[in-house]
Amino acid sequence: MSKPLSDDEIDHKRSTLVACAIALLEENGADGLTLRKLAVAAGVSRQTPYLYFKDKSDLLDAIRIAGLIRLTEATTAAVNESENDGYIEQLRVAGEAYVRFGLDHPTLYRMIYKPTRAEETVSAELQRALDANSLVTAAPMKAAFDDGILVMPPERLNQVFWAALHGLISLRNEGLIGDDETFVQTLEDLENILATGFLKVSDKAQALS
Amino acid sequence: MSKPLSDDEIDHKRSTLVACAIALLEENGADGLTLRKLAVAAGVSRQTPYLYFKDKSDLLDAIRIAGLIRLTEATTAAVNESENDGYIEQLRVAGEAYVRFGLDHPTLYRMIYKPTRAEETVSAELQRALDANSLVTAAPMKAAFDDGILVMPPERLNQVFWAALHGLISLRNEGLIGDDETFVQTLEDLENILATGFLKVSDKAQALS
DNA sequence: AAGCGTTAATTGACACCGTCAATTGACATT
DNA sequence: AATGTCAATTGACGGTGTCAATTAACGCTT
Repeated sequence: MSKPLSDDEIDHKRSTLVACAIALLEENGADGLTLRKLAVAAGVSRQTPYLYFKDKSDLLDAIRIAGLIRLTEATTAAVNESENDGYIEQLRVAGEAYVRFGLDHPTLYRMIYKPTRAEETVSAELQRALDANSLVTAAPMKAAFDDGILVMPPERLNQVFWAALHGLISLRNEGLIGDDETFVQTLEDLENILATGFLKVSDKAQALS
Repeated sequence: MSKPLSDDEIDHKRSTLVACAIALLEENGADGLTLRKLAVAAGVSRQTPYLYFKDKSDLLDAIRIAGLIRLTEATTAAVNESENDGYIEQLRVAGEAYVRFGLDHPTLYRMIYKPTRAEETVSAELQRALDANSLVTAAPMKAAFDDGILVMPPERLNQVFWAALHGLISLRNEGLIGDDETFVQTLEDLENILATGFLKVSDKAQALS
């Protein structure tokens, strides 16, 4: 090997390494991901990852983005399957897909929302991935808002939605919500509160039925 | 030094080390806390922390508990200052004190909710600290419930409350809620949704006014 | 076809980390 | 004064992230 790699080749090697790193991550936990282990798992030599990532933080940033994309794909797929349902049902489906992803991939989910460096600015690429993810729920919310049944602008509701689900997933993944029953109950309560909290009063009774 | 240490002495040295570790943590970030640095910061020698903590995980567990206690103290103090206000106002005050603590001590807050080992069981002492913390908001909620203005049992509302605030703080601390305005707005929306979502319908109009 | 330059990829070296093992040192008892 | 006990220190080891030096493979020039 001698000539400069094309951008496509670089992208391919980067994504291979990232996929390999995520596999290690989900298998051995966050502490199990080490640059050296990644190298042997990817069949390359110790320093090779440094050709494609500035340092470990840079690799972790790439993992965050890749994880977010997977998360977005999962929720998008779930929403698409229930496309002809109403707004509320779509949001419920999206939320449950989001939660399911968080619980099915606890280490990756944690990594997505873990900063690499304190007070670091969100990179443009990460911001794009975040925006794409937020779009999944923003779309039905915007439609609902245009129909005049939302009590607040959809972006605001989306933030609330996001924060609440993220908190629930996080607490659950850290083992701080003891039993399954409590978790399911809390998720349900959260959904109901969000649903009844943002709908115009005249629609609340109907939504609750 | 030669004779066995009393339990008090052990407790004192442990809490000194923990306090020192928290200081390091808040100063240098989570990665800045190392057993060796802790030793020099505490003026002891390298291996001394091992006399009081089984390993680093054990130290981090102690930090989590100490952090939780501080958090509980902060919210308790805030609530006590507004003792003669109504339930809703007390909960709002508690929530805002909780959020403030999370934002003022991002590294410590993160550490509190970070598991030391995957799928680890919550220790009895940590569980006690968690219970004590949850009691701060559980008390006014229970009073409200006994007065018949809650739509769900207080424990359930408390879980929802906790998850929502935790999610908001986490996202904010990871820099994922860009500007101050959005954050404040989301916090406000969250409070309103929680307030209007759990109150009995007949009380909603009043609470919203 | 042979040599060269460029650049991918590997290997060497270093400081730092968590932690086990062996050592040192101070006090209470005899 | 000698001894045993236990707090505390120091030595040593494997593992990690990362910088620096080295090796190897390919396209271009002559």
